[in-house]
Amino acid sequence: MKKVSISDIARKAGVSVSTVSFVMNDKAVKMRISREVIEKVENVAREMGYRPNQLARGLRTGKTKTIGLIVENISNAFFATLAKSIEDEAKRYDYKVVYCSTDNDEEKARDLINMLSQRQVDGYIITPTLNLAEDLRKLQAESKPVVLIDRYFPAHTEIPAVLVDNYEGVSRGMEYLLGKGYSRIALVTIETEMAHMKDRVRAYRDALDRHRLEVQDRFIRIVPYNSDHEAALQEVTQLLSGAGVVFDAVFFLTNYLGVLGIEVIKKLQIKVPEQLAVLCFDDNDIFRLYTPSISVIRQPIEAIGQKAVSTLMDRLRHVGEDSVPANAPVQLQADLVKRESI
Amino acid sequence: MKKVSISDIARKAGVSVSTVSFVMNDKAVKMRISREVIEKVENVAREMGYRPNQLARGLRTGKTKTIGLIVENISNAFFATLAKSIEDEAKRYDYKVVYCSTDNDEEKARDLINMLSQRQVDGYIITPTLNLAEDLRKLQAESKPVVLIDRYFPAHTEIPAVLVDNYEGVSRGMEYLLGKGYSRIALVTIETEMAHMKDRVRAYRDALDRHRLEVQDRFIRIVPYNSDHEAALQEVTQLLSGAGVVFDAVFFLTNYLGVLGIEVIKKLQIKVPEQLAVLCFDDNDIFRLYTPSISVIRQPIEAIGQKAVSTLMDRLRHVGEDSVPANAPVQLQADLVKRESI
DNA sequence: GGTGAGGGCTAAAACGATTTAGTCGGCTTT
DNA sequence: AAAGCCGACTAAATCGTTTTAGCCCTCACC
Repeated sequence: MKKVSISDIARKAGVSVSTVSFVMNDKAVKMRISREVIEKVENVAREMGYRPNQLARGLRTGKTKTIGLIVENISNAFFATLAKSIEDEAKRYDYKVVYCSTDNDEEKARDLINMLSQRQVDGYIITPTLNLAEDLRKLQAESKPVVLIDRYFPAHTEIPAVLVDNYEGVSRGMEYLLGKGYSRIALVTIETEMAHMKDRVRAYRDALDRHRLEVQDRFIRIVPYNSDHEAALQEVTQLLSGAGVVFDAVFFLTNYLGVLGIEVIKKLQIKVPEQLAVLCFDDNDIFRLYTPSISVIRQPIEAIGQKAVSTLMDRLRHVGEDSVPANAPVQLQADLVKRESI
Repeated sequence: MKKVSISDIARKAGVSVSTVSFVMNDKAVKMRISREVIEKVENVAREMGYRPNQLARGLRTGKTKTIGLIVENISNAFFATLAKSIEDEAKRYDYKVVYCSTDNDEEKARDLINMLSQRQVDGYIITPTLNLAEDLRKLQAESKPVVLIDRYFPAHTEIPAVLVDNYEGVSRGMEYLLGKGYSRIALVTIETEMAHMKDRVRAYRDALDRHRLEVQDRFIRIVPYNSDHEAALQEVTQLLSGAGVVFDAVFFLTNYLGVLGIEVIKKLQIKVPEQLAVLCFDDNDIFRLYTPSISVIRQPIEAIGQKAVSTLMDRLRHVGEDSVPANAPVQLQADLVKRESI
């Protein structure tokens, strides 16, 4: 049983391929095909189980109705949820999404863009790595719209971005901790030059400044980027051995670091929140279910996904019109979810 | 800046498109293209930043080097990990995977198969829904190989499947519980006719039989398939209110049910393992980090992914040769991971 | 000097659709 | 009755590749 093509239908229905094409694309009326022929063709197509070949269609029209989604790691809960929301939203526009993970590897990211470009996706939604801006500019120059998510390039406002308001989110968290009387607040972050993380750290420092508290380097732990699970655990363990004596609260700046933190807290048997108040940026099932449950700054993941898709669709609609307007990244507000850990 | 095609290169290098094609596909030597022409073409291609259009290539060759992966829900940790392992493994064969979630909706599954078929994927790896066998047979009849994962159709051995040995895994878990002296063991499962779950339940019953223990219906909770989070919580809550008095151990038959169980255990403040021993089929980060940590029967996810891909590649290699040999599903052994909950 | 055998390349068909520019016969219109 | 128009279709080009069949040249050989 072979695939049936438009010309198989044409032959069987005794009409030309053009006619079949018009009927299949609802252009029959515009092309003044008669009622009877339309029905004839539709019937034959149904009988034969015709399904248009999207490769051929894409080749001819130059549009594949597909968007490429590149995230850091699809098996991370945050990105998985984001991906799902993007997929669902895209479907509402009748677009399909194909996703890939960079594992935060610059070279891999470039390869993926390449691969997606070869497969002729119409546009991209990307969690960029540090030095990707130039490649993304090239994409845009080829009339392939790009929307960044989760991260952005402050120096490249011609690439639209949708993300949480990191500065505001961390500020809110800090005010909450400070308001509860904690003044010796440790910070666990990840080593990166990317702006979104810098914003989070800046918010931490500014909050302490506002309250006339000194920023102490020994309170800050920067986990190196490529450290494996063991090494990262080690880092956090070192910091947290000072819990309760050197500092009285800890703020984890990412989901992943928070989970790591829990693992260490469990191992060191630190009492939360008596010895140590805990707050984490970004939610996770574990935080909700852990005892004590962990308070978090929650990103509006669904909203980010939806806004990213609608922004991309917008660009897709105006593709070809040259002047791409520069605009500041869209920054959505985070929620503070209060639980038992503080 | 427009895309550059093979004929742009041909023009610039002063040769024919065929020649360029041969060079780009390493067929230059076989086609006796001279050293100089090869170099010339390669240089021009590099300079112009040529990337083959995979749509055109796929249209011509009938192969897209793409495999379609359909899982139940990509944002579930089990499937996310499985998907990642399949993607990584596929890359080793130089294949790309595009994934989709059925949300366990039969109709959606059919739509997805349709969509992937229109996009001309070369083969499929699928977590099937109950009545999908017929559709899958049709795919195979179109020479599109299919490999099932996680689930299988006992009545259709012509569709290869790769999954954990469910019966053996649950048996092992039951022997462990029984060996520790627990005899009143509750079971939480999900309502489904699918064979893999039936195998798990059968293993539970057989184990009790072997130990001359009566299977009691009030010990078994079947969560309806389409219940939302609240309703499911309700079900489990009802069962677990008997914990410690009516029964002394509980075996959750899926990842998702186990997480639900933890939520209820936390709410009801059940002491684990003093009041209730807990075991779950299938691991999850939460089980490792929860206090007390939860013992599990762990599926060899990586191995399942790898075996599924290699099985598919095998079929792909022999596509066209009619007689598809029937063979029993490949069933991989699960591990018992002992933690604090029993 | 005609024949055959490579060597080095190209022409053109094909994949399955979309889309532009007709064709053709009958009916109005003047 | 010639010209134009309209309704209902179709022919053929096109998208970017791959691949088969061949073309033309040079050289060896008898």
